[in-house]
Amino acid sequence: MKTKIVQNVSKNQLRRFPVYLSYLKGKKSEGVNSISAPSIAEALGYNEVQVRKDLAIVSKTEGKPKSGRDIQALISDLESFLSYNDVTNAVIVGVGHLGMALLSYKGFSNYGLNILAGFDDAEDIIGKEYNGKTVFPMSKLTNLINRLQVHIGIIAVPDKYAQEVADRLVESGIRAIWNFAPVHLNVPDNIIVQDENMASSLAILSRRLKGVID
Amino acid sequence: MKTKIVQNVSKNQLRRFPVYLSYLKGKKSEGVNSISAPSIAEALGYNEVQVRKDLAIVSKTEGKPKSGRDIQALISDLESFLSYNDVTNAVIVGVGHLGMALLSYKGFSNYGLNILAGFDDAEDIIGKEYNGKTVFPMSKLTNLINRLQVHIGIIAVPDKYAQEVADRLVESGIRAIWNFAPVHLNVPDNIIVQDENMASSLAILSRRLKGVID
DNA sequence: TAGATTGTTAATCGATTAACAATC
DNA sequence: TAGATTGTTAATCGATTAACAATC
Repeated sequence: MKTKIVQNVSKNQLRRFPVYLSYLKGKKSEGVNSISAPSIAEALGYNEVQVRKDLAIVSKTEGKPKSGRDIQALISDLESFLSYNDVTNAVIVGVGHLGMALLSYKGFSNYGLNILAGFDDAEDIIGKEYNGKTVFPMSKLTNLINRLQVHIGIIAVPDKYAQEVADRLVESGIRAIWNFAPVHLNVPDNIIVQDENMASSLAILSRRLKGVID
Repeated sequence: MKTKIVQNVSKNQLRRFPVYLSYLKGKKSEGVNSISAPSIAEALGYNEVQVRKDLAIVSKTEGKPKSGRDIQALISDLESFLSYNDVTNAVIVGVGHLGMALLSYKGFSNYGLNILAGFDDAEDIIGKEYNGKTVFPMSKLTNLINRLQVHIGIIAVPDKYAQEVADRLVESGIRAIWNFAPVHLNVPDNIIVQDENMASSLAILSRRLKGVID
């Protein structure tokens, strides 16, 4: 009897899945139909056992010794595992250069993220549209979040406003925050915060550049 | 005899350092002068032993039982550990919304990153300035990288051009690439690639939102 | 003094890697 | 068949957490 109902997936694995997906899509567009774990591992710099275990988590299809696994099946399985077909609604607060970039980016729809609108209080951008998405004044935030069942709030305001925006989002009933401001946000325990901290990323890059790690 | 000369620092630790730094700066600006590991742990959601070990790596100053550690000393030590005072030069390739956002962001100078210029082949933005940084045509890339000893190339072009831009950067003598395109780049072993993959980040956020992890 | 906090050593936990039998 | 590849179990490695004596 198999008791393993809910698969345990680590954050590191979750991070790798979109990388596999993008790599496999690239291969597929080159006309390749099947691929082996060792070759994926080689290309992406992962360990081959790691690749096998990762793929086993998302896909029930089996590979064949010698030839490998079917690329299309893997792509479909990765997409469904990552729920790229279920759409989650989001709003962006802060439509400066970064907010604009996020509003304008068309790729999110491939990842199941539907950004509905932007919010900002700067007179000169209220009412503008980017990628078909309108910028509203902050006063409309709560209403829109409630009315359209928005679950994710994206924070793209300057550091000093990040906390108050977070508070506003929480009050408005958001469930998760994707935070692009490099500051720690204080929120209730039931609210999820995902930090996109470029300072952290840069710290790793700098260190690697000095040859201390990797 | 102490033999531990080079401190081993993991990527996770490196990711946490800027978070401590920003938190401590915030506390300092509130007028707080010393702080305990448990209180930092509580605020940031880390384990307190982890905090102590992390801080021990960057700082030789000692804390005092009961009162804790000196905030200013920790801030200085974190900054010097992260080399926020040594400046590394970088260029950005691709001045769309995202490239513009990165060019315009003034925070990087606090992290020891000096973005010198942007490169793009779109006629309408060549010659423009953002945050005092000029956008040059791609034809000037190699020359500028060599002349100004640029070590980091930031890729902010659409996915399909990312690989060719990476190749150009490598040919031009860059040593590290900060890659904002959600595609895997193929580069020689001696070139460092740091992926800033929003798809990966989003995958984690979505899963947490579904309540499966964390 | 008592208690909060320190720094460190030991135990636990989890993730990565190695080893191996099975198979196309 | 031989060899590449499979999936899985066992071993290793590293990071996190718990336990503890020292001290302001």
